[in-house]
Amino acid sequence: MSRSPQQPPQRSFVGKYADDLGQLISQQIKPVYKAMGIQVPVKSCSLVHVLGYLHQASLVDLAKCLNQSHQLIKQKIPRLLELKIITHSKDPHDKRRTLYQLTDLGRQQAGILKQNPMEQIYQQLSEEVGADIQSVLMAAIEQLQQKDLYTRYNEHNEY
Amino acid sequence: MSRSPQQPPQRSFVGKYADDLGQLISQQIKPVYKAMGIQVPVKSCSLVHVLGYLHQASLVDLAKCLNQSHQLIKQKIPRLLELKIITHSKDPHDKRRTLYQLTDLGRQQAGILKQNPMEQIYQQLSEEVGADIQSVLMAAIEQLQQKDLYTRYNEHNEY
DNA sequence: TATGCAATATATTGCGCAATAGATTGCATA
DNA sequence: TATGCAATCTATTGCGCAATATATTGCATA
Repeated sequence: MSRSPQQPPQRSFVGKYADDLGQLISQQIKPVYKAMGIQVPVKSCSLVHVLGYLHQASLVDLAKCLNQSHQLIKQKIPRLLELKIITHSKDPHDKRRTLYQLTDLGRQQAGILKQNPMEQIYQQLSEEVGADIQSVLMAAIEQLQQKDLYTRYNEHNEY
Repeated sequence: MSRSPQQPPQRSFVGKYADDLGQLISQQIKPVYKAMGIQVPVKSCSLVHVLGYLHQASLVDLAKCLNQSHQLIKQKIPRLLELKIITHSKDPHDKRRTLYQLTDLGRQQAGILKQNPMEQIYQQLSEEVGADIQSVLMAAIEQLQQKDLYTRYNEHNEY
């Protein structure tokens, strides 16, 4: 049946490739983290990492640091409580806020992450692709936050 | 409360930034696609695009072209059938296979995508970040498929 | 003090993807 | 023909995230 010779990649699917890379990494990184002794769920590692610096933080604090919605942070909390990586306590000065801290286990885990264990690996990968991957990604995010795709689209079409 | 001054980004979270970029784009692109007259769900556009070249394809054909699992492709099918963008028919020569084709609407939609409507926008964005974003992403994916993170990790630690 | 808005947190629903298991058909070959 | 394996498709469950709605507390100010 018309099996195709993998047609040429089109320049319209940057989003797809970004997703593909993110998912590829989150899969491949699981055994690596396991070998490193990291028990934190992969997608919660950045949360644990920032808590290592903040010591105490509310959902909104964490959301701002991680550039994510506070609702999303909230969804990760129950599992981290179960795993005894974080604890929570009420803010005595603001009854709306709940403060989260790392447990001893959490601090140990954050300590591993703080050593930047993937540094060399990503650096080598960056050399292979000819650009600093993380810098490119961060720059792209920043540029799109400053001027979104719809604005760019309109600018290209208003002449 | 210990509100932090946005601590320095660490080099260990390439996966997170790839995810962030992918999600940012898939959000920002919705109004753009709408303005272009694209009715296909954002995450199914690449599927419709390749069907425009294949004309007829099974789940496995599509999965290979898109570098995704056939199960995932399958999950997108019902919605595309509802929207009357694709149709399906049994392969007369192989009763295991179901063949999918574009409808008239689907071909019209694929026609829009074929014009590479985001080309200029992504090119400008690439200039702003100082590297061809799509090339970097594709190269990173390819390198990781050839040698995964766990292998790289072990190579860094066996000396 | 009472009113209204802001900040924070919680709950629910839906989408996209991964992972696994299971069913059917095709095909080679004993 | 009968057996077993491969290819294809289907179904189910769980995770992560978005989007929206709702509730509670804090705070400014009329």
